[in-house]
Amino acid sequence: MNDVQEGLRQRVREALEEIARVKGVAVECPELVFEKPKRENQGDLSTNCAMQMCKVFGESPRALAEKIAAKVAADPYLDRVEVAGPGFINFFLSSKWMGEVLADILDKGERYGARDLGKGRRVQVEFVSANPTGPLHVGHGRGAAVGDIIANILAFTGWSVEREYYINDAGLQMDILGRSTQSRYFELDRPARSTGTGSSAPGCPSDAPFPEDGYKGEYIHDIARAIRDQEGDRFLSMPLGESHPFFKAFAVRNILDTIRQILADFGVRFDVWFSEKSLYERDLVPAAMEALKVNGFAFEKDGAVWFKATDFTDEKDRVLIRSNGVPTYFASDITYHKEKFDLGFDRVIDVWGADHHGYVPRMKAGVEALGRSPDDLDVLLIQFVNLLRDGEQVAMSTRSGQFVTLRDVLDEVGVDATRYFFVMRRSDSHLDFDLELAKRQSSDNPVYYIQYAYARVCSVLREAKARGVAVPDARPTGSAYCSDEEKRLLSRLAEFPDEAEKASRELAPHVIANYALALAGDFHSFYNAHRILGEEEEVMNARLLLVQAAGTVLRSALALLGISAPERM
RNA sequence: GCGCCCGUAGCUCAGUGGAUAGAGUCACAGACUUCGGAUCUGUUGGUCGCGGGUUCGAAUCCUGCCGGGCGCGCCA
Repeated sequence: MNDVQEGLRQRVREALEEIARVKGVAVECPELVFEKPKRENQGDLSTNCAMQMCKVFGESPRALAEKIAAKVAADPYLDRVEVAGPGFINFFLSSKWMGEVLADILDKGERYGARDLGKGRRVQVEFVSANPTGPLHVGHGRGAAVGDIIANILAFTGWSVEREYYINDAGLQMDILGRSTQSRYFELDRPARSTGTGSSAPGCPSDAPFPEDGYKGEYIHDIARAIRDQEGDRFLSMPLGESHPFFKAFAVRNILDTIRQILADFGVRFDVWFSEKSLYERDLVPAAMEALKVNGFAFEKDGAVWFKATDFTDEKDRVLIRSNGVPTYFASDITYHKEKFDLGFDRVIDVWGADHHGYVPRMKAGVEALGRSPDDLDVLLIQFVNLLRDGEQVAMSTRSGQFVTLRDVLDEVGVDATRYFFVMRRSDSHLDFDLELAKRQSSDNPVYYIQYAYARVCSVLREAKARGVAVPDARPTGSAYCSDEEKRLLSRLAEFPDEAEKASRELAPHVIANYALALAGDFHSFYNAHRILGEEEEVMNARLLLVQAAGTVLRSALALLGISAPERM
């Protein structure tokens, strides 16, 4: 579509310039907008330029449109050109164009639709980054799906992509995690003690009280048991302060292993797991603070170090280093982002929960204060997931430790449906996730609808082979496709590169999800309306090529979504 | 109080300056003797939260209000 579009754009521009020359008016030609009209009787491509430019020319929109149309009509890629409505110019593409689209798909295969927007520039996508204090829940799952799929889309459109998980393993919460685990360890039943063998009887549960704001989930008990299985009861007689580092480290490692595993099962792989603690171990935080001071965006007051947020859009300045010497989270984050850019990334994308939206301007200000353009950082906000079962909301409460984990959802509905449901809506809108619907294997489940289309493609090609029919090598001629269903399907296939580009520019996975669904629908309609095998040879060959092309693009779209493309279901 | 996001068919949502606002779902009625019926075709459904403004043209941009969500710490 794009080459044809570019050609048309050029011809229309030339037409406008020529008209301007004849009339003797100076014209600054703006970027001409071409789009696919909503209705089929409005052609395959449309431009509104006559309406935009008519004032300059002193003509009515329709009159100008007619002049332009007359000048560009003679084109092998066009069947006809119409002026419609208030002054739209509608282009009806010819079969030559359809044949070339098909040839393009068959030539490029899985590379069809790939664009080079990134030109090889490096982008880092940081996502999930859940604190290692408990298992991932459904909200993290949505972030995982969105981040992973955005990374796929960026890679497909020419960016060099790295996926990163930021581990918040510094700070108070880690201490609380360690103490929670300690406490559970002391609470474990110990038969040896109940028989009265311990003379000094160390290690009563009351020796290690559960912290006020401790982590109450069942998984902490599991970790405590794992520690006893591995280390025995030796910590019971050790001062709490002495054993605490072990508990902390063990718990973090254990939880991170669990997180790594669930993400792997979800089809998400990270290139880098970046530790917040390492920022401190490498003394990067003071260096970053120094950089801010040098740039004039940090100062000392009341014994603390402040960020001059009021130089940006913030209403008050923000603390970086507390008066007690402990850095704030903001200081970590600025340092972390400095490190990202220092490592050579041209662009950084953070995927955050929408509850952090108030933090976005501050983070961007931080990036700017480091000397980068705030546009080098994109922050993508992910809205909450509303989990439903048969339309009824599933109760979730993090406070009580009663939340639905990503593992629960994966076990129940599977990877493919979960991924699709997480990205089927715009990321910044609330998502209703109906567990029963996601599990259903019928037409109202979009995942199966799409996969079924692909399985049908494979089935036809299998059957063709079984009958000794080969998919022809010859280039198809577009004129072989004259039915509405075939044209619609071809037109949809032609849209794929534009959709991929749009998804990449807008960081919007749902564009691909919706596209895949629409493509599957067009294929199903085509399939039901027309036979393929057993038709007269020329027709059969043309349709086989169309089926193969549809399969190729379906596979590409599913690959971007990280969803399997089953040959049989 | 200030700031951000959202409000579109009964329900879940696309559509962010264009033509008669679209899908899915629900309900009903239909469709291959042959390539997979997990499919297809059709019908029903709208003051685009409300008012004003900008524009040749507004669901889309501006503004006021109403309703919902979230955020505003020397917390993480």
